[in-house]
Amino acid sequence: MSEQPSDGRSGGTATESIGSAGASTRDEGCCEGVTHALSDRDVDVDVETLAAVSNRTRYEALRLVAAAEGGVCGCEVEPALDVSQGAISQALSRLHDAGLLTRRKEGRWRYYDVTPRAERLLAVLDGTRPTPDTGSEGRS
Amino acid sequence: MSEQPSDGRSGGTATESIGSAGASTRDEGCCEGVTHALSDRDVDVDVETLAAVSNRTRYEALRLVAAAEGGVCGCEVEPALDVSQGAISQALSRLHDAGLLTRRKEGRWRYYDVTPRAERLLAVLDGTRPTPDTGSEGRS
DNA sequence: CTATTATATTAGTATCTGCTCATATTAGCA
DNA sequence: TGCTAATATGAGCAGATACTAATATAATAG
Repeated sequence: MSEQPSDGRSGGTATESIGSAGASTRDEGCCEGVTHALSDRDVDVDVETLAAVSNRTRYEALRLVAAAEGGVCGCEVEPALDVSQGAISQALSRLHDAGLLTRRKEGRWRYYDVTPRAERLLAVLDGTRPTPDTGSEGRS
Repeated sequence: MSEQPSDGRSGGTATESIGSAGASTRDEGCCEGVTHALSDRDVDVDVETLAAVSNRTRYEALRLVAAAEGGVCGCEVEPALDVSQGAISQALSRLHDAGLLTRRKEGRWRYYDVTPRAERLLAVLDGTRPTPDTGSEGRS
C-alpha cells in the first residue's frame, strides 16, 4: 500500500459501542471512512433543535424565557428583541416546535417555559464558553 | 391598571443573580419585559457555535469525528458525507473556528478531534432527544 | 524534476432564511 | 355590540447560506 494516516485511535479506551466503525479494512490510499451511530431521524431532530437556536433573535428569546422563573408571555419577550411582533411569534413558535419551549395558554396570553433539553443545552454553553482570547496580549 | 399576565415567577427560588430583571415596575398594560444575563459577545459566541452545527453536513462531520477515538483526518470524513471535498474542508474549518474541533497537522494530513465543548453539546443532544412521538398509537 | 494525494481557497449560484408589513384570530372588557 | 390587546399567519423580498467547480497550495514519493 502507498501511505496511510497514522490511524489515530491509539488509546481507544472509553465509549465502546459508539463504533468508529468500518475503518479497519484499510487497503488502498488513505481514507477508509468512519461512521457514527445516529439514525437519519435522530440527525434531523438534532439539526432542527440546533437550527432553532442558531439565530440571534431566537437564541435571545430562549435566553429570556430561561432567565425568568415560571414562564413568560410573549409580550414580555418582545421589548427586549428589536424585531416586529410577527417575528417574535414566529421565533417562539419555532423554539416550541423544536422542543425547546413549552407553551400554555392563559386568557389572551401565551406562557412559554424552557424544556429540560433547552435548559441543559444552555447550561453546556455557559459551562464551556471559551475565554475572550485577547489577541494581542502577553509579550509586547 | 388594566390587566396583567399573572407574573408567573411564582416559586422563584433557585438561580438568583440570573435576574429576570427590570420586571417589577409594572404599571401600564401588560408586558414589562424581561432580560437575560449574557453579554453581546457571549451571545455572538454561542450563536456561532450553534450555527456551526445547525447544518446537516457539519453536524454529521462533527459526529463522525466524535465517534472515532483519537482524531480523524478530513479524508476519512469525506466518504460518509455526500458532498464535494471543498465542502468538507469548509465544514471542518468552520467547526474548528467555532471551537468545536481541534486541528493538528501531520505530514500531508489534518487531524481533527472534538473539544470538550463539542463533546458536552453532543452528550446533551443524545441525553435529551425526544422520543419518536408515533402520531397514531396508544388507543386504537 | 514530475506525479500524486490531501487540503485550502475562491467565484459563482440556486436555494433558504429572517425579517417586515398587512391582515387574521382570539380573548377580555365597556 | 363594539374596542383593544395579545397572538398568529402569510406574502414578499433582501440578504445569507451551502453547495459545486475550478484552481491553488502543501507534502511526499519516485
